Amino acid sequence: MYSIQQISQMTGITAYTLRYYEKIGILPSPARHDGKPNGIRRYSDQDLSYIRFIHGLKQTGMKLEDIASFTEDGCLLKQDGEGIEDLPGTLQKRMAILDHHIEWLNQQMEQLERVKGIAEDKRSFYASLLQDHAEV
Amino acid sequence: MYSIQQISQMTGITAYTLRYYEKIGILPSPARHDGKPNGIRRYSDQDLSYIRFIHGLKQTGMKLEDIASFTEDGCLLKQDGEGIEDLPGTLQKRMAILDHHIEWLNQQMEQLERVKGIAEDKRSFYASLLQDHAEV
DNA sequence: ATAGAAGTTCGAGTTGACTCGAAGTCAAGC
DNA sequence: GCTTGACTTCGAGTCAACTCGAACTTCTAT
Repeated sequence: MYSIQQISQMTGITAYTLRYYEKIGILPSPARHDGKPNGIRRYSDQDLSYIRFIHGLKQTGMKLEDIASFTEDGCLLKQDGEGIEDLPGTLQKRMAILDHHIEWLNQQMEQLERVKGIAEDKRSFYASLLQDHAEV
Repeated sequence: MYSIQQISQMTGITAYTLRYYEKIGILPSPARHDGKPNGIRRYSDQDLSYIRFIHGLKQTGMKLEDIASFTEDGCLLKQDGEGIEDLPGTLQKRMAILDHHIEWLNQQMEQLERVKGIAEDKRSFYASLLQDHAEV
């Protein structure tokens, strides 16, 4: 179990931002200490890996609103393994959302390839000009 | 030569945004009508292709500030072919910036691959659960 | 028991990237 | 000649995504 600061250091997301993500429903509320330091967030390894996944989507340019669709409906993906006594309908719903995200990732990759192609064309154009110059 | 509205339609960027990009130095000022409708922007094909390139970088998640480094220093890349009597130093500078951008594009692609891998793992995990369920 | 560090909530402020409206110019068509 | 419509500049407004400070609690070490 990790504190918010530890999660912050491990993921590179500030504690401010982690609480903000929780507030707007992008991250599920983690377990809290029920003992002495009441109310303090305690993150599990599952929480950590979920946060990393979300962060990955974020860093590849997905909007928070779109990411939110993942966490919605009672934080479906909070735990990946347990509690799968729920109907296959829920599972299919999760998969549909994932498919949507994968589709988006593919489009991003295509876009990236296109732009990279243009950049490389420009680069080789400059390189050839430089070559010509050197030959004079 | 195109009007700002035509450029807007061809690129999907609003006229407001085009002027904004020009204002903050991301796009070079295009030629203007010097005849009657004084001051009206007239974009060339070169302008168009440059705008498309910039727009591509934008859509792949690059910040305007980082894109700006490309246009800086007197709108170096405004015209790709002409006026190359300038020193090879300038050329090398352009290439260095391009290299930087290509490097960034590569990193984005790696990131995208990573996240896609995680998403696909999740997906196949769900798929297998669904399979198990069906077999009961 | 008291100071300090780290956590809590809440609401306000900042930044980046647009987005728009107002006021004005200009050329063309009725 | 007068309206219409696309352009111009400029400054202000909006929205997403943080980012922070204030006021408070609560454990830990002196």
